[in-house]
Amino acid sequence: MPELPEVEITRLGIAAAVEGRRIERLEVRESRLRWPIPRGLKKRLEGQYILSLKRRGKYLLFDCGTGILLMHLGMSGSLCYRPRESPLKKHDHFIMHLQGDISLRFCDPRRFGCVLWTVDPEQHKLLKDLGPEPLADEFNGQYLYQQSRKRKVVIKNLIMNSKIVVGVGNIYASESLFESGIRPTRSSAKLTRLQSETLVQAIKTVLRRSIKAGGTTLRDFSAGQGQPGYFQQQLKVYDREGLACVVCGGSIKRKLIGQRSSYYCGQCQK
DNA sequence: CGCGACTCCTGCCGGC
DNA sequence: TGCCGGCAGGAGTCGC
Repeated sequence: MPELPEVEITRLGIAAAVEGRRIERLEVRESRLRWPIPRGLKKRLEGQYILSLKRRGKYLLFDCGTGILLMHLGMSGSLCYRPRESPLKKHDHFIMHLQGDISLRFCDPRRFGCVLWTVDPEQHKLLKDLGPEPLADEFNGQYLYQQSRKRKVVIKNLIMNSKIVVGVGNIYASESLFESGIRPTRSSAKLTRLQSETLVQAIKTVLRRSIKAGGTTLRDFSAGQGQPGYFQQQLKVYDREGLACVVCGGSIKRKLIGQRSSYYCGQCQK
């Protein structure tokens, strides 16, 4: 489900509602996520306050003063707040009962997400090697050009590599490459300096536009109190195999790259 | 070190 | 209608 825009929309949707609130009780209904939810979490968190909710790539970071609750939504995860007594969903695995009769619920049918604890996020295994944020100035044409030299992978895999840049998943990789006029199968090493610049700008534009639209809701993504996003209406190639290219009218192609579906226009992208 | 394949899991959809 | 194969927004891990 979630790439950077969806995680950011989730954060924006719940930050104001949870920041400054006390965690009255933790409820772990299913601890078998990508990694087990740590056993000591209840003791660590109950009674603490959520000081802030931040994001790094696709990770959410709840600053609880004594440490950071680290959360990833995986492929099918979502996070929303509800009145305490509102009915649970089948895959609501982790619930933070907050001061003021609010419950923050992590729902994740496929259980590829995670809920972890760290006192030193800078050095945490999952965070320490992450590349720059795509919307930051340090992610620019020169940086991507440098990173693409002597790489054997195709360009789509390069921009989906979180050590190169965080937050670009399968949807936005295809969309950004379409916006740039670059085929997903192009070799990274053959990317020109100009193409690097174009691609970086396209990634920024596409991600910003998606955040503005509330993210992409393909199946069941929702944030905050459950409202869907609308960026899927602006998708130009993703999941549009066989449909007409919005620019040239040609047929959108689908090709597997690294076991993931990739969509492009053979006419517009070279 | 870089790279490709595999893996975890549930749900849904299309074809027969 | 029911069953089955394939596919799904991620990314760590393993073997080469």
